[in-house]
Amino acid sequence: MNTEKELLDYIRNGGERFLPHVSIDCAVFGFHDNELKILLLKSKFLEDWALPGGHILRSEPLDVAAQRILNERTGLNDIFLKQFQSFGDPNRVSADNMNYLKEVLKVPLATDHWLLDRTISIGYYALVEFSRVNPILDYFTARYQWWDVHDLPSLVFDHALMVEKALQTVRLQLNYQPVGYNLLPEKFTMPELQKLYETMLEKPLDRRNFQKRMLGLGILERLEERKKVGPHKSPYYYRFNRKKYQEALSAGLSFGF
Amino acid sequence: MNTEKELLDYIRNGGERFLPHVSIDCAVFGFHDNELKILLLKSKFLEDWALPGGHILRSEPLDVAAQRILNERTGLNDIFLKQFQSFGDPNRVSADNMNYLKEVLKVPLATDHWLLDRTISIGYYALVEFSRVNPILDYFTARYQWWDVHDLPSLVFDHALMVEKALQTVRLQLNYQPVGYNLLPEKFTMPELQKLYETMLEKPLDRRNFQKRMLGLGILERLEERKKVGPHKSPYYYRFNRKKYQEALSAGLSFGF
DNA sequence: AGCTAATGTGTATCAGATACACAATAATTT
DNA sequence: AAATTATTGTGTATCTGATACACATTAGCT
Repeated sequence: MNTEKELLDYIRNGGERFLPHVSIDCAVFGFHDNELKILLLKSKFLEDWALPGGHILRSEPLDVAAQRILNERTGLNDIFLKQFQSFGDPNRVSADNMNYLKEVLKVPLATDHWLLDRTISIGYYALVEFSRVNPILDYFTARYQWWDVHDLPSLVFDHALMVEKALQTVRLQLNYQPVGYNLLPEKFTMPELQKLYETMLEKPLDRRNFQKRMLGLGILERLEERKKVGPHKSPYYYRFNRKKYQEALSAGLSFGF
Repeated sequence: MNTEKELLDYIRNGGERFLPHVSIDCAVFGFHDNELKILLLKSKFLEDWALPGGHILRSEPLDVAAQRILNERTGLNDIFLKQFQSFGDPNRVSADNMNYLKEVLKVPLATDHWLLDRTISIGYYALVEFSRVNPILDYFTARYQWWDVHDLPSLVFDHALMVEKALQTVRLQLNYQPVGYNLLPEKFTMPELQKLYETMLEKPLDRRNFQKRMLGLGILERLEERKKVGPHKSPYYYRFNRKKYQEALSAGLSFGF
């Protein structure tokens, strides 16, 4: 949807290519500056911020649709994505919220218009490496911004609820989901990994016990290289051993949190 | 849908009252004879067995719809129900699978018929007390039957996948969901509670340690009464202290499994 | 060269989980 | 009525994993 023409076509005829009554919204998490962040977009036509989302093609599987939607908006492939909940409050999208469509079209919409009917949204959460995301603007989107999950702007529809539930889900799954693997870059230091878990759990952890536990899982490799990061001893870089990580996960790994 | 007339009306005009493209299916779990069971129905018009399910009224919240659907079929109210996953494979319901509609209507269906279009199903699982379920037959349903989850018949559409995912979810949530509370009757013995957990976890547990752990949670009350159950010592009845249970759950209770 | 702030590492202790045994008892059999 | 059988009620010793905790090391700064 890079031009007004494409957007108009989407609004007018999207119901033929896309499945009506259902959509997908994605809570994209990243980790930066010791904060858990979420990627939100600001539409040209709405006051509030929104999760990136979209519709499902008529013959497209759900997970594929979620990947495609995020790929179109961030350029990322093979994103770690998990369905977490579907949202279907009959008033989750009010007619008022959809007024922007009139602005774009400049003509009234039929009351049975495919975008005005009740829509159930399937929530996905994504864990991405902060620095790899290069948001792609389209005709609908004014800008993207990462927001600290503790300090969010006003959100459209029920997207605040979605963020809350996505966060709950990620926190509950912290024990057996590869959170560190997906949120951190290839190389990272032990203090960085610890900060991530401290942020997620919202509590401080003992440095020595944390390291013992992580190394005890047998999924980390210490590199020769150290990160030069200030007037003090330099921490080693670590990386996940992909193979051992996969094995541990399928064997029922628990991080112990 | 107690008469052919109602069923025909549902097929022909249901799209006006119900939201198309979305449905709900419920995996109803019960516990009996030391087996985890699931409630399936056999339609008059299909060879395979199916999960009880239905459509969502145009302005009905999802959880309300799930309760209503189960209430219509089991007579139960206030069922413990949790959404666990949405299923949206584009081929999850093939055209062949819907042939039965022609049989009922005795006329061909329009290719854009609301029941023939792709439908995404929202999966719920329910935990119910086995003996309280009195399945209600309607014009569509030939009979209901409880099935051991380890020994299921052939299922329609993607319902086998739904059962598998529902089971996975219940097992993962065993630690912080009131499984015993919902699957067992008001009064139960410690051996019965233990059997339930052993069945869920698929492994034997030490009798003494199990009892210590359960009583240690502070949510059980021992009654004076004992269950007379054979040529040996009679076990005490226990029941959950509803208030303490709620408190413990919201305080982040973990059963330790 | 000395200072500062963070990292690398090991041990002692505690709590919770596990392993384990014997006395009590309800119904049945003798 | 006594003995038998199968199951329940209960307590302790041990082990494992989690937690608490301290000192030596070092990169960059002054």
